[in-house]
Amino acid sequence: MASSFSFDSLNQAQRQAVSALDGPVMLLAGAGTGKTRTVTCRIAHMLEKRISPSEILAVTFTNKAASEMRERIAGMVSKKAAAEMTVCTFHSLCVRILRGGIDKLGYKQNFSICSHSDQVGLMKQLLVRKGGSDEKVKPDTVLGAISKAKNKGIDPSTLEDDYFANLAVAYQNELRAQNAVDFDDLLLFGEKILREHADVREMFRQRFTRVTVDEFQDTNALQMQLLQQLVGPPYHVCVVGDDDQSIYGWRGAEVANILEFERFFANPKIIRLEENYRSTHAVLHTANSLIQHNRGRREKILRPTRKGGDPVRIVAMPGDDEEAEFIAEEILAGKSAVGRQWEDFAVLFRTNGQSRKLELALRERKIPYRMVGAQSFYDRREVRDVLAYAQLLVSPDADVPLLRILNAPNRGIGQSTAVLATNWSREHHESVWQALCDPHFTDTIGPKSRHAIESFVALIARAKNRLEIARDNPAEVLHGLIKEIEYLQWIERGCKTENERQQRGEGIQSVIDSLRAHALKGKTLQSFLDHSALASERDDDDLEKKQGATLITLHASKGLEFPIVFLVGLEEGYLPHTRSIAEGTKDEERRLLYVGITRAQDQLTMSYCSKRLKWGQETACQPSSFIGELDEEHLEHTSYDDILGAEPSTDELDNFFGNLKGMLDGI
DNA sequence: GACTAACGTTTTTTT
DNA sequence: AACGTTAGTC
Repeated sequence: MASSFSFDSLNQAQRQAVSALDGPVMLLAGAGTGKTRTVTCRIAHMLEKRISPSEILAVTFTNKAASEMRERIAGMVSKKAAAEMTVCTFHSLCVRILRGGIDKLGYKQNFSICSHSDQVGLMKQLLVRKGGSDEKVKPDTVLGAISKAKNKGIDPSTLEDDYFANLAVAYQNELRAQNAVDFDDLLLFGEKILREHADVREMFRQRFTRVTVDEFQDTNALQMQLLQQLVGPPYHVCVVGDDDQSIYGWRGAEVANILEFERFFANPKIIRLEENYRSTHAVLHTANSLIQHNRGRREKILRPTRKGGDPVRIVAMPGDDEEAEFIAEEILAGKSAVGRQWEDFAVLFRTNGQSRKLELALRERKIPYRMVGAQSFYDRREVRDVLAYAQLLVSPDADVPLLRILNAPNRGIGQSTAVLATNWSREHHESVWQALCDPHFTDTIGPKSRHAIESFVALIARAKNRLEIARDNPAEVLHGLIKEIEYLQWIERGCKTENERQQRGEGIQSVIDSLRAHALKGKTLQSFLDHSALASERDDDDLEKKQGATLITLHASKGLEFPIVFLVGLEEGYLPHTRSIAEGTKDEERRLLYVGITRAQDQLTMSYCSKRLKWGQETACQPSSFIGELDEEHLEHTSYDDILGAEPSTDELDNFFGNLKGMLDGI
């Protein structure tokens, strides 16, 4: 048992957390208080207490968090023990539950998982079919309402709006008919199976006797219910989170899970980590003064271990152009004067649209930068298409992927034919694939389309056969199929730039490559598809390997830290955002700013503009009301002119002398 | 069934 | 301003 941690390296609260292994524990871990280290040590401690690693489960919200935790644990315990533990997301845990027991809910074991774009595609169809009511209902609106209901534990068929309820029923029926589930169903059905089937529940409870939940402030009501099913007496459960960093309320996260934890698990040990190792005294003081304006929190005060520090600057800017220039210049100056790396700098903003000018300013000065977040790999068209083909090889009866690539690349099976096939399949209670294979159906179609359908069916059937023969080499079969249909050429035709063309090509190659890697580990194509459906980012390459200053949204910055942070756009309407004011969630905006402030290790500069370009229009801006909530003790108010205005541009000089001349002339 | 032109939209983001 | 969506045309 070679676990390597010592109690001496922990502070008192951390030690307490690591020691408290039994019964419910809630670990309130403020920003920068060594949360991950504490959780990792706690798990290592379990091993020392001879708890079998296979009984240990750690659940996170994102894949990224899961792999990070896996890595941290692997660095502390034996390789064997690390491999025997389960560290995964809520969703992938539920896939495990469902792959074993979804037949209890009337689905087949080889169910497929709908991605967001699959859902949108399906809902679009339903909207067309159901027509009527409002003309301009967007698929996302309906799907959002359904998702919200599911995650609150409400049956979507009872939605208040009749039209929505109707669509929800049709949507669920359609999914069931296609033997498919969406992301929310994973949790919903997982919870249901555990709740209704004591044998399955007991199996999981005996398998996992020690459960840890990370980023607990991001969990929603449904995940809480799932946790309650998963954890039985004597309730060895540990949740870790910080209500002050709850910034995902808009997508269903329930701070109540933290605020009312006692309601779900009685008499928990509540341990607060408040000693901050990240930021200077000045930064923490400012952060604390802000968050104290929120009501109904689990009171926490971050205590600095680092003394002093530069004051936090609040800089008034004339406009967003100057703001971007100012930051670029500061980064340039900071790098050469203090000997910082580009990676030491980060610029945080509320909305993605705010990054444009910053990017321009950095590029002008040849400052390397990385944008994190942007577009998700698995939502890219070519990736989804190739995965759809892969899924057809496993189960051609899955309508969603079939319809997705039915005419991609164009093979003469257009929308009208697709609708006919879908209608036929519904009337005859069979899949679209079965309809396409059915001569009774194809006979009703014109000769041109019929021929197209026949060659498509033959194409997929051939590929399926090849997979039967080369079961352990799915990557080559898929690769062959993609090549055969000249998919790459087709997608390249639609590309506008060389860059885009290259990216698309890489996307396709990347799917094939990861499938190959997956198969080499002896895993099936089905498990590859599960993994892909639940993953959003590339696991391997973009692991922050890119160099440069960081441009990032406040949301995406949670969990990260940077020596020097610029927080831009502290303007009423942006931060807090107009919409959040309308929705009455200003508290969450305050937490968002709090998250931003606590990212800074050494220096923090916040700025606001008097005017900003918004949707191509120049608009006037007011400073954020949050600025007034910050304690003045460690603040320094300056303006663009104070710092850079010392050397005014020639334009401004001309203007100045022009005005002066005018004044003199007037005398 | 493919292409173009007008149109409307634009917070945050994960599974 | 810029992007995606949709409606209308060939």
